[in-house]
Amino acid sequence: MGATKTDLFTDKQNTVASLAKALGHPARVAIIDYLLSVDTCICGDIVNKLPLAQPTVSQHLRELKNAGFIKGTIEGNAICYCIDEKMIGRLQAYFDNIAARLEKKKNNCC
Amino acid sequence: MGATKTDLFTDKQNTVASLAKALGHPARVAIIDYLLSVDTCICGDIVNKLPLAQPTVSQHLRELKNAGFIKGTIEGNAICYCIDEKMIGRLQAYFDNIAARLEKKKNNCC
DNA sequence: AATTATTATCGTAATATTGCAATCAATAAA
DNA sequence: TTTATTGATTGCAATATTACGATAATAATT
Repeated sequence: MGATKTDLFTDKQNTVASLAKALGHPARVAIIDYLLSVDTCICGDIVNKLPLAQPTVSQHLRELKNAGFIKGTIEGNAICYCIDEKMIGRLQAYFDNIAARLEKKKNNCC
Repeated sequence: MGATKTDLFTDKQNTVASLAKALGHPARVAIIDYLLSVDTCICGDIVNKLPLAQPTVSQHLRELKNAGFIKGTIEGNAICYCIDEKMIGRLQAYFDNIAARLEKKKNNCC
């Protein structure tokens, strides 16, 4: 085994899980951090900002892209990666919803 | 390799990553879902609600507990698991912050 | 005390992830 | 055209995760 049984869960559960999983590595959090901190989007120096080799960074970028967190467009012979708000918004909504429901429950246990 | 190089990243990045990672599996999202949907916290039937064997569920519960998402207290010879708002709040704050910063940037790239 | 119920732990197999060196593809600059 | 430069891909080794059967530990029940 080692394979997640995604077919046994709802689409929503799988979606949240895969979004969360994409952020489940400090390098990928660091990439998001960096993209947020940069104004001009002449990226590509992401590799220089991270303490990891280029292929490793490329792999993390791909995972973030697959999850929908970032999008990239060709800019000369470099590529410009930017954050895509959509997925951030989705996770924001997910946690807002949980927080609201917890508020309603008002800690009536544990 | 296969080991994440946590020492190369900031504490904050590692914290966010490990929280996100803990939610990076549909079974763990499903557990949170279930705990939210239940009023009385006589849990333990989590196993019955999930399509996974008991040891697997126990393992997922431990990961959620280690991450700080849930807390459990002994209740008779059963254990009552509940959501701990603290970590939810932390992730909520994390995404709120990102959303706010993205709003400020107003999509000036890609 | 023996049985039952509930949860944790151990051991193990299958699969996934992480990380990098080497290499490739595409574009830009010389 | 040749040569950098940038980023993706491939291949591989090390480690982590997922899942479960078997078993242990604890508490309640009989």
